[in-house]
Amino acid sequence: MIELAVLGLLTEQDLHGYELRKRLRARLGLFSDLSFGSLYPALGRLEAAGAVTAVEQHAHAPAHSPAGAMPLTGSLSGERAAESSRRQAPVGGRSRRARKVYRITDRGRELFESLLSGEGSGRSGERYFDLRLAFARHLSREARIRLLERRRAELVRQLDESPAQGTPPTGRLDAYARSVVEHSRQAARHDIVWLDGLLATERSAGAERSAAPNGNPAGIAVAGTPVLDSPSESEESTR
Amino acid sequence: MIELAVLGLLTEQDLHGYELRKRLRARLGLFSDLSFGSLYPALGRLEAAGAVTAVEQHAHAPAHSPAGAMPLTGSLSGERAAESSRRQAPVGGRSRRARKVYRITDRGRELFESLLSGEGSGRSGERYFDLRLAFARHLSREARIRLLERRRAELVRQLDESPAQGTPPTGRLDAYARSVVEHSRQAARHDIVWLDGLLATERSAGAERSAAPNGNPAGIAVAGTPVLDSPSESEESTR
DNA sequence: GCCATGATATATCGAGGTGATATATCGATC
DNA sequence: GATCGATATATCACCTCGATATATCATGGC
Repeated sequence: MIELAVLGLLTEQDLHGYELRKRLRARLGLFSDLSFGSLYPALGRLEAAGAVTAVEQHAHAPAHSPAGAMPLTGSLSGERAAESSRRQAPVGGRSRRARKVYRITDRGRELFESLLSGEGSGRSGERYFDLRLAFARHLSREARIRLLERRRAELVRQLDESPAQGTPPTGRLDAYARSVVEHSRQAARHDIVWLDGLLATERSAGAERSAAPNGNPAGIAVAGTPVLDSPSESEESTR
Repeated sequence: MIELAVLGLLTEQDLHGYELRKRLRARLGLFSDLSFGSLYPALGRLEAAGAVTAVEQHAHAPAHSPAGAMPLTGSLSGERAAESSRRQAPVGGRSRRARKVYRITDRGRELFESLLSGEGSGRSGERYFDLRLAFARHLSREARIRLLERRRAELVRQLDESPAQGTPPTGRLDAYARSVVEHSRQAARHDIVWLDGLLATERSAGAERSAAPNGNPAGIAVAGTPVLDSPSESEESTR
């Protein structure tokens, strides 16, 4: 599913591998190690599939589109370095380690759409959900709501299947194991509250002005002010 | 690191593959898919390394130790099934699909200890931490405290590296991506509070009675009553 | 009776992710 | 002027996952 992340970033701007990694890190928060050992092979697969095309980016490439559209290094110092290297470019050689800049194709955009919605055959799980949500602005509001509700249902299901403290299998665990289980349940409850906030925002935005084009719907809950849900036991929790 | 989980469970009781999976599920909460595709190869590796030995468990094995010590199926119906199949056992054949029951060896116990403490060369990350904590009763209090503090330091480091909302890279993200980042930061803060609770319990237990043998130290915080930390910005957060 | 379903149980395979490592270029720092 | 750290691409061995195949038995519907 690294493909989804790569395509999502390339939808917005041409980028090279190293930069893709940094952007993804910024976009996904603490998650997202994204080792090069998976990134470069993924780029290779996408290129082979015709979803992206590589544009060797080395010296003597002066006539580029106005600032902002060109592939940046992201860090200013890094970009300055590339700039200076571009000055004294030898003919065929690369003055700096050549950066392979990738651009998404139409086929890539199709693939992105289908991976993003995750409907049908897509994988689920927290990683995949976070990734999809991070690019959710490329989805229709209806698809976003379905995405959020699918994740919510999954969390509720896991909570119901997981034994609350007291039931036979959990009762036999020692305090450390119980703490791990209970903490994971707590985290799931927090996630549900978070999702409910996002869902409420989506729905109120949809009720207000259903004719809003495709722009960023006004006020998505960002921090999600983690209101703890009621201390009632999780059984039949909002199912 | 499935090895750690397998060895930890086998430390407590002889078990077969299918049962290992179920126990681990109960012990680790929502995490822990643990597919057979990784479990059985792991058992094979451990057997090859001499960390566990397999005892074919099929028919005509009547003289086993008193109830409770024998490897259970876990589900009563399953055990009853095995029982009934054991009655009419053909000579060399297996009346039921033979269960390979594994037992940990001395070498396995050594390996378990070194994997559990995770000191030196052990991997980190949330999965590994949860796994280690779930078996933390096999560690000394000092090792437990080091484990908790290593995890805490890792979370603090990630929070400090991750951009708070407002700083340049985050400011350019749309509301959905910001929400994902902020939610992951929130989760990390909750984890730190949880860890602080566990650390406080360890330390107070250590102060009260430092001569407690190896039994379960009195009252480990189980649910961790998720007190939100102050809304102050994360910069220099409790580091 | 008998057949479908589902739980128990082990095993293997392809696809793909991770962490480590190698290689190369350049600025900075001392 | 040498090392260090950031930039940048690439590959490797090992492992994990999800799917699938196989086999046994209980249960329950018809």
